Amino acid sequence: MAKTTKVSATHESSGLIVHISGLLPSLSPAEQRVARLVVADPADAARRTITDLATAAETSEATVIRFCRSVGMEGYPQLRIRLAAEAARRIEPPDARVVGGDIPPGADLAQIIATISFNDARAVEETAEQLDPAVCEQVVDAITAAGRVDVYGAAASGFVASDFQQKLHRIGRTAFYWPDIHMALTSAALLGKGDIAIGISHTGTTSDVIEVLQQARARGATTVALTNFPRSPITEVADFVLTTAARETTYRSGAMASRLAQLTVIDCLFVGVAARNRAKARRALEVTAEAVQPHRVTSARRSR
Amino acid sequence: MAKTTKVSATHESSGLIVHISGLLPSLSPAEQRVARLVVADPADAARRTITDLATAAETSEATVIRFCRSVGMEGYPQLRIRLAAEAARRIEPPDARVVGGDIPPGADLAQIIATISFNDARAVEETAEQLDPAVCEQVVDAITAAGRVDVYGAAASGFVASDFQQKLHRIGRTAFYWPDIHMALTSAALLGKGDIAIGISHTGTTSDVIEVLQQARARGATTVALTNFPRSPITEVADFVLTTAARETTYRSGAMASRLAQLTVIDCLFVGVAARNRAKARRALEVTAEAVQPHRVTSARRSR
DNA sequence: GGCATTCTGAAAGTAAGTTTCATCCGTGGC
DNA sequence: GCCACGGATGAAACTTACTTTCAGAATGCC
Repeated sequence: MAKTTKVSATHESSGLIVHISGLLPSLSPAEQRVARLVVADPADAARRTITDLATAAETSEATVIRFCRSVGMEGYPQLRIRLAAEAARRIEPPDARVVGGDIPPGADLAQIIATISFNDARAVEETAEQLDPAVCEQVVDAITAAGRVDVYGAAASGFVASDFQQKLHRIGRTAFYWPDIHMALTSAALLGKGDIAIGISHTGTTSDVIEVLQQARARGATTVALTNFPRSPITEVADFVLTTAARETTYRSGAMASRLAQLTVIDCLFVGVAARNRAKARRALEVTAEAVQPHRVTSARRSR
Repeated sequence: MAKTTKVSATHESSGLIVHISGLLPSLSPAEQRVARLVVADPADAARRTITDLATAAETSEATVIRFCRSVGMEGYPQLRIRLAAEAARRIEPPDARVVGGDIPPGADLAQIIATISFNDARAVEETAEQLDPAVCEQVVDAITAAGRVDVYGAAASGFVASDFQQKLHRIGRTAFYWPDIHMALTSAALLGKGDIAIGISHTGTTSDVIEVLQQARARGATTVALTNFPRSPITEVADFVLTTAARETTYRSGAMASRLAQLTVIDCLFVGVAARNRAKARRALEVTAEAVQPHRVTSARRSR
């Protein structure tokens, strides 16, 4: 499950600290002292010489070497570089307060930027990690085969829905987005077998979207839900469920990371669909790009 | 200039490779051979002993030491652990082909997901890194003080514009978004001193948006451009320029990373504005959240 | 062509890491 | 209570890695 590359990466340069903590109880007392120092501050340990570390752990160099062997390293220099690598890999967020996601009252702009971008990037990465390619594949197949694609979403998710609709439209797929609940229901009622309805709701509790999906499903259309919560109500009316992994802080911050996560999923589906028929999608994109060409000014700067 | 945190981070554990490449031409021939090996594969270099590396570079250990000093390191062990740290820090993309950003013809869904999320996350992070908090601050000030906020954007940037408009509206600021160019021009003509117009264009060449900003500026409004290209035409009609850092591959892939980067900037501005008047913004968000409450179903699952 | 300067590696020297081994200490058997 | 045993430990010997010194080679400048 997309983990092949990850596993090797893990093997290469992460997990040592975890590994050591796990081994800790089984080590001899003197080695434990060394281990505790290493776990407490890997980066610092990496900076020390073996003599230095031995002294700090109130033991001899020999014990440090033994410790290296105990945790599976060849020797001290090897341990050192592994520790340095691991310490570096722990991406420390720009600010401790940044992780939680809620912005402290006294925050300045630099801090706000750091917080938001950190959380946004995380949401994108984590969403991708937990996304099931097999489900995506099936959804892509369904979209590709569909006579018509309806995308639903309200408020912030509405923008995402409409973005997807526009993208599909640009590569020549028949897609609709209805900002109005009545029109959406009407449209859903006209769907049938072989059509597909995609409902987007961060919380998975937006009744309008659920209702529309239900309608679509009743008419025989394939239904897809895109939500952050895999056990939310919307998943009950969906044939396929795609989830985002945005740890949206409080509702107070409004939909931020969730949108980005949703858009990432949308992009994956879009590219998947486009890849199904490269030639056609490409041609369509070229034609549409040409169409807006007159609305672009040349980048040659005029004198002020 | 946003660099305070960055500088220290750079100082600590990144940029060495870049630093070395920069220094490369100024090094002596033998040192250059060493440098090239190091830059080509830092992780590998970190694994070698000084003798090993010297041999590989067809030189003596002494030269390697000189090289260490030349790049500002104390000695070889120090260089080693720094290299190990840096190599680890470079988040290696799931697949080499993933970096470019264009999806290879035979790609499967897992690969598409990896590629897109990688590029999206990068765009977000890099945008944040190069964003100037000082300029953001001024824009936030302008929005806070503005009597009216107009946000313009076409196609994909239109969604972003409309998202921003909706967000500002939710916290009680008077904001507009016009999907129609005529209405946008009309609206811009009615702006005046103390109002603010924000134009979003990834390429910075969308004539409609430029035109509207120009109009707004002529009427005395403050103008802000959000674009990926700091020297594009749109920047000429803007008092403040905010840039994204999305290396959007080809037009073929459609706007993907660029939107996310734009949204990140928007979120920063939004939070900045909201933070100016926490109490009011919070109250407004609560009220609006309550308003849609009847449209949420409880998460209690009914039996199927 | 001579001189200064920089570059370079051999060799010597120093520090770091590794192995060996004697000692210590606790455990269990008698 | 004594002794044998085995693991844990550090001192010391040893090896390897790293650093410095220095003299010769190469380069460039009068």
